[in-house]
Amino acid sequence: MSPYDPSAFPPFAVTVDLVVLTVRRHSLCALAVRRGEAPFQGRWALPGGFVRDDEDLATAAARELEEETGLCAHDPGTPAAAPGNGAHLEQLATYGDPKRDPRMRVVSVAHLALAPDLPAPKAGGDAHSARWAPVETFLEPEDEETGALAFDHAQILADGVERARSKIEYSSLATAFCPTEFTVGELRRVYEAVWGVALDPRNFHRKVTGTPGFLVPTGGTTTRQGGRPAQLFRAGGATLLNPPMLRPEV
Amino acid sequence: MSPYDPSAFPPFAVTVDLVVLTVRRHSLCALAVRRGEAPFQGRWALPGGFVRDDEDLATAAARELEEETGLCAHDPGTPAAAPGNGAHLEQLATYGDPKRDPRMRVVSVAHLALAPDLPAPKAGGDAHSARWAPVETFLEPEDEETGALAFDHAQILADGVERARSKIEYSSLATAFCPTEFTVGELRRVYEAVWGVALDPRNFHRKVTGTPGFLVPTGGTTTRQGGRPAQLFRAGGATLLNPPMLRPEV
DNA sequence: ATCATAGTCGTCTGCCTGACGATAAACACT
DNA sequence: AGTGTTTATCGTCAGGCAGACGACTATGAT
Repeated sequence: MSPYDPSAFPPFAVTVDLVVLTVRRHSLCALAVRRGEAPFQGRWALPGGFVRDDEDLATAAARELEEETGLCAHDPGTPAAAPGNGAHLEQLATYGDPKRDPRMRVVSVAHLALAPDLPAPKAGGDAHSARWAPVETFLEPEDEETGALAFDHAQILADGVERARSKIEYSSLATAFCPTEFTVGELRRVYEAVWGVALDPRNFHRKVTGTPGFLVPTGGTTTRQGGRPAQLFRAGGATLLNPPMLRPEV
Repeated sequence: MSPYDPSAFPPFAVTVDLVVLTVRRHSLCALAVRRGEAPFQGRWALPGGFVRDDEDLATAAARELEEETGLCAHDPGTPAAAPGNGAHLEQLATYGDPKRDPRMRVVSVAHLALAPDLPAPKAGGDAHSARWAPVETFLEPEDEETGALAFDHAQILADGVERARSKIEYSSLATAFCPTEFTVGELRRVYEAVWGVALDPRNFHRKVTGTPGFLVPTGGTTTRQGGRPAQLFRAGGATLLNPPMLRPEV
């Protein structure tokens, strides 16, 4: 049936792993699930799973994301989709070191998901439990044995965090961390959490409100952050920021 | 031997495909090989092949690149490696639509290679022949039936070209298209070919010579372009350009 | 000698950013 | 009611960088 000689190429298992990021309490957090089986039993790992036979890679990633978090992924081809009800999802990179899984040859297509703050993590699939934790928890674990992520997931997470950090510079992706309606201050706190820096509120306000297509005022105001009521905005249609938002040195 | 139930996941074939770009005669060119077998027999396709059992993805890509072009890939971890004798190689994206290969389920990890102008294409492996052609030849084929690339390779090429176009904005990657020693004018013609625009020679000269670590003068001069002799440079250690080189609008 | 070609140095203007002062509008106290 | 705190928003100013473009230099070709 297949014109290929099955012995002409080695069979691989293909999985998708997810770097799911959100901003909670002023810090950039990643979703991790506890492994229920060997290897790395009991260790934290990125959510993920096998790609099914009839499934595209993006479809598999969206399915895993929905299973783990209940989030509906935005199709990148649907730019006008409102943030808040769903998450941004994009392919990150593919990891295929022959020894990355001790059991067999597994190639993992990692994806990056950015989501607004969610009420509570929800364990799903074969994971015993799931949690959000600041990315430093996994990238600089105090106890290497128990704190570090399984497999090469620390590297994948680091790559995902770096992608997110650089991509909010030149795109409007930071709005993916915000609910549908948000204030300039909330958006600024997203940048501050992702970059781990403090930004000048006045210059930030000037920059984001002065960039055409970035923010669309909804007319409403809110005072949920305390202080003077702030204007509410939705994400505008623009996806690329030109000139970019500058990340402070050091 | 494997703790996995082989029926628990579908087997995939994993390949690497290469987008190899160079600048020839003022235009951005890609390497294509003619397919010797069905499907798409006789059509042009990107070079590539199966990942071997004990091979990392980057290793497989470097091996295919060497087989097709004789180029030695720079390890990204070796920043000081001189351009000219080798090529820049990086992972691009992974393509896994269930129907992308009519024969079976194939997931392809595409890589992007940037090389200086090479003497002549060299057919290798199972390809009947190989050639360099301007990327527009494949992206906007006059005759869809014969000019278009096989499989989803037109999409992969488009993604690779877009990656190259955006990456030379904020990195010193354009030097990967140049021989070891080059002039400011030659580097400018690389930008002009990749972006398809004309740049002001005076402003370009000011920008690249004023960016610390971008260019290192070798002391020599050349007149191979005609006109007044130009200073020769090597690529400096800097990889990231800050502020970036600005791509003109429209 | 003159021209064409390419490289290199300057100047000027406008835009953007970083630093930071000032004002406005809410809430929490007393 | 007044005072302090917090957050939002508007303005000002100086420095840096990019685009536009003039001027000069050093080769080879005619």
